[in-house]
Amino acid sequence: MLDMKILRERPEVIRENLERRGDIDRLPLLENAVRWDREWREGVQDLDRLRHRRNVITGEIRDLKSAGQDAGAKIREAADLPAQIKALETRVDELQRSLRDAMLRLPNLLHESVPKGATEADNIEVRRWGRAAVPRFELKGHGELAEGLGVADFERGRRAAGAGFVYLLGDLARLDMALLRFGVDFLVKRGFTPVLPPFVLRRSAYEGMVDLTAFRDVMYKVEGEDLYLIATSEHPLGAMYMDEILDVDRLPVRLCGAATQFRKEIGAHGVDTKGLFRMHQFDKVEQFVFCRPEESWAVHEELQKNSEGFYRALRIPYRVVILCSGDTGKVAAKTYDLEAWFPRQNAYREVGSNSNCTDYQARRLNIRAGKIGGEKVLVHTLNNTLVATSRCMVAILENFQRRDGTVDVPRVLRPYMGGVSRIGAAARPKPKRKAPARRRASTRTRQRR
RNA sequence: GCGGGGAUGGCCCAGCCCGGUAAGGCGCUGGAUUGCUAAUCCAGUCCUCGAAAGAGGUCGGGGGUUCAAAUCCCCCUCCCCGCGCCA
Repeated sequence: MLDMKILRERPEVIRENLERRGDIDRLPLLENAVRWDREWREGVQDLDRLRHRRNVITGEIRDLKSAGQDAGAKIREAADLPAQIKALETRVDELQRSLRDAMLRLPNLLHESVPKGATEADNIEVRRWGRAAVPRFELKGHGELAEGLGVADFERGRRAAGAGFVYLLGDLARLDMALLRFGVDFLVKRGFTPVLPPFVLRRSAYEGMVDLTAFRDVMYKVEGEDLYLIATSEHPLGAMYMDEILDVDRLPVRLCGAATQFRKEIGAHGVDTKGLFRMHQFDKVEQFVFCRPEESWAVHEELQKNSEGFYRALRIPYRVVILCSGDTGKVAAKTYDLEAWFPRQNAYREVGSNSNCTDYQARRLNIRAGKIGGEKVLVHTLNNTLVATSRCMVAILENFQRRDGTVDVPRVLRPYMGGVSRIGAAARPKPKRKAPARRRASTRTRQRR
């Protein structure tokens, strides 16, 4: 939510921001908000005058009674005040609710460095890393490949839980866990505290993080309970310090959430839709930071470095784009996407998103920084995917696929997989005792050619 | 699931039976005093409206009774303890 002060003092800033985002549909919302705010303040003043009168008379009645005198006249004088107050209260409450609803729907102010643009196509690439190799042989689709290697079972996943769910088996199951564990260790080295959050949240906690409209569309609800499965660990991490005051000396708080995420809305476009790329359930390591306002832009770059460092460690080529004004999410002031190279799709595709939400989330969550009794200021919040395992595994299955249908495990992950260096090697017909060394070498040579 | 106890300002806690200005402590901030520190004393410490003076609100949430509700009545939520069930 935006600062009410901006609405009152500089509404043109909000209007320009909406125009920059190409969100002109919400301009009437802004006008209404300005009007409701003015009417609300007038109403509050009228209401306070009435309440003041009531309080004065009530005090007089109290004094008369305690002095043992007759208060009948005063009581009659006060008799019709409650109805008037009630009526005005109702009106003021309505105005306030309308105002808040409108405010919640106005997007965050974009940072000045966000390029103007309408759609995804206008996002600007800021850098690339690694060689986006074109395969020398026809890559198998990752789903087909994984099924063939016996490390994923989509059919049984569908049968048991529906489309969008899968059984990961053997080395792919281990790869998922290896990514999580490597990801967590990677961030712990950089000062993050690992957090295993609740995988469900109450509605009231959830409303601090997302809009009401999101519930129906993307979130799973536990039947008969006021609980929703988390769509990203950003949500429980953000809600963690709701209504709290964080010690300013202990900021920034760097949290590293490792959790399973559940999303109803997964769409169905692009190649290999039947696969791991879009799932109803996947695992993720998330960076989440609460910091002081003046340091959030530095932290934003820090989080970006972390994600890029992670993909470099895996040796997966990527590029970074800055989202244009029209493509930047409502709560973010600025967002970088990290797009990994997917050779089969012959494209860079989003695998992570890094947003500085400035004070927009914090205002709604009411998370402040300060000293108890001292001055308090809203914190800034930032979140950045370190790794969403499902998508990252697709990138691994595509980038490190060999001609023989096995897949190299990135070196840094091998210690987390009991030394397994290649997925599928064990599933293939056992080579003769003397053969393995030569066989591997020849495979490699062929691939290089 | 059953029984019991709770929710009051940043924290602790009184007030509730019996309606009439939410007391006190801790912490923190500022000031006074002071070789330093400590102690002591004074003021402040939540939200809203207001340029200010000031006013209003706030006792888990929502209704109700009343001139007046932390207090009485009704409904709901959450937390804690015990029992039950349980990895």
